[in-house]
Amino acid sequence: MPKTAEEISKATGFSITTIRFVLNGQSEKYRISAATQKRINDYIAIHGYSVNHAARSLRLKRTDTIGLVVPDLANAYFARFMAELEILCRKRSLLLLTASSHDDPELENRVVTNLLARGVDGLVIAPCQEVTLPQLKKTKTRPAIVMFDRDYNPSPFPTVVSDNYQGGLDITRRLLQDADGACYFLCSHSALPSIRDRVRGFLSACEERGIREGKRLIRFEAENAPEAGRQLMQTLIDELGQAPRTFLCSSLMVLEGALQQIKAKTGRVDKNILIGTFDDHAMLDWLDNRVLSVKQNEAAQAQRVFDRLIEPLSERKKSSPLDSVPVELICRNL
Amino acid sequence: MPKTAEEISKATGFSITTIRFVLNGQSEKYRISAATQKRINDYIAIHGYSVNHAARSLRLKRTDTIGLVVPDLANAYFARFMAELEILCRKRSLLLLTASSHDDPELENRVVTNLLARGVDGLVIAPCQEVTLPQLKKTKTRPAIVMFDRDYNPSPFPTVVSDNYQGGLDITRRLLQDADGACYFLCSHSALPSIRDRVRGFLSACEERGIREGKRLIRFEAENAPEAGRQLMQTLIDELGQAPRTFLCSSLMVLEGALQQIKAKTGRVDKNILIGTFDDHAMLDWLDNRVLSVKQNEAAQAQRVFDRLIEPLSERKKSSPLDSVPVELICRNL
DNA sequence: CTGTTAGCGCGTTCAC
DNA sequence: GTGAACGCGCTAACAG
Repeated sequence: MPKTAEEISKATGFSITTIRFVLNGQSEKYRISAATQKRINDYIAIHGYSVNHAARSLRLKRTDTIGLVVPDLANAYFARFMAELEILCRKRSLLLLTASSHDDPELENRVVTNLLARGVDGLVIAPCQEVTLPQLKKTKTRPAIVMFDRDYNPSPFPTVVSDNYQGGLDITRRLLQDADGACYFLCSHSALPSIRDRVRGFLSACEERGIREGKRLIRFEAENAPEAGRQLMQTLIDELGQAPRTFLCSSLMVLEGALQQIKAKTGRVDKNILIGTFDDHAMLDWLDNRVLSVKQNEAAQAQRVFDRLIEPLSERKKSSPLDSVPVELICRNL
Repeated sequence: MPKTAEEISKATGFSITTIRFVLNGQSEKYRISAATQKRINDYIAIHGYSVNHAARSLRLKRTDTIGLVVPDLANAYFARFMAELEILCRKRSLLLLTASSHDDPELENRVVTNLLARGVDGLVIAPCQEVTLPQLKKTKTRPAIVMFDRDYNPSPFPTVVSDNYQGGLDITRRLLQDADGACYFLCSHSALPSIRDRVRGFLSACEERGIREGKRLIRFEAENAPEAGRQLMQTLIDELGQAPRTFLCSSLMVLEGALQQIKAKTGRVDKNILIGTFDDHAMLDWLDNRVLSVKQNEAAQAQRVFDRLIEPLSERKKSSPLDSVPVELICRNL
């Protein structure tokens, strides 16, 4: 199966240029005779042809690839985002180069550097740090760079995030409607901008309701893992002498750990406990408790990220640097 | 920031060759003087350098990329597999080009063709069909191709799957220990090889116990989605006049739908119902029921896939074409 | 030790 | 309408 234009040229007897013109649909422009077109097209129909992207990239200084860097590819939120972004990319014949940073700044810099060296046309990053890479800072127009999920500002690049403040506000307000004066926020990974915003929303709602400091305990743990949730819940149980009647988790993983710990310490999860959590998942249905969750819109985020990626520079200047995507409050059993 | 070797050459006054030797760590081999090395290295330390992968690929006919095609990037199993594969790839300085087939044979062929045209060095596919693509069939040694998750045999390529038969056997045996003579298998997407194997395991275990046909009803639905689970469960409720006391689901999505339907029709999920499901998830903890689940080992699968990918051809012949990875039976509340 | 040279396959410009 | 020629940046072989 011939692949290069030169091979087709030799096989059909036409010059490489002629072959290229019909390959690139410029037959009309250069008035290639119908007969010639037919013979070439017939040959291609039988033997096929596919461009050599390496050669094309070398010539065009464009790779038709988009780099994606996220902390964890296995995380449901990032996986969904990636799936949505991939659909958008495919429509434009762009391929996705994916890499994971594991929330390690040093590793993040390495993979970003690698992606940059691969000449990606665009780079989408859910960063785990402020922009520190010199190569990134110097980047002007190419590749186009867009941040998402985490807004380390001031960021030199357009950034798309969920409206975490509003989400925190909404869910806490609703929780406090049914809570008897106390709502505890089990919070991990609190250094993240997205988590900070969630905390701000939570605090604002508490202020509104005049919830006292001692009744809206917030706990911080560095890592975002079930273990953090277990520790946070254990601390809370120790202080209260029992499991909290109402609590809010900063992520599903924290909720997992928190519930594990309640079960481990009290035998079972009281059905009257009112639960709130950031991020939504179908399996929340399995809890008999009243559950509130803040659902992010990955498809909308991917769309906005993609728009920022491909919009020409002139427009990019006009559009606001920070793009906040609405979230949705999901209620179960209440 | 200069990027090409030629630019460094001009700036430092040394020939391109000399520059390249120190760039590629061959200074010793060609006895570049220490002074020369230092001057070049200093220059690079200040101005940086990164190879042009397009040019390098064109020359070496190697892209240092691996293509990955899965039905759905957002699916937890595939997302975890991808995360593991990415780690292995990074260690070898390989980048992952990811694409989703959405279980559409035609789309699968398109993305595979695209990946092939991009010159990936390896291609990992969780196929949704038998190998039909002519380009694939003709592939001999390059790129290296490995299938996983689904064994459409006879496959010309090495294939890595979970031991679904054993998983089906194990979970059904355990279910039947506690079930009162009946165990219903709610099964979607039954055309998939992996699902077929799960069914075979289920049937074998039923045979062992002498479970009669009517007591081990198996239902088939084409699509793997919660909706399938809802329909399957509704049919079962209609026939039994109540929710089944023991049932097994072919996937977590089917379980989601099945439980939704039980809740919708009977108000709540009886805690005495014994549940089995393929695939494991931390959130299964949230069910108060006794739950059995078959957990796949994504890390082990990724490792074996990767091994097949990079092992030289000679070895590939020797190793068995089908590689079956053990699964683990997880028990909750029993 | 250092310099020169020849492609890899593609897109473009210029001649016939 | 068609062909020839150049250069993208890199590797590798060869010539000093």
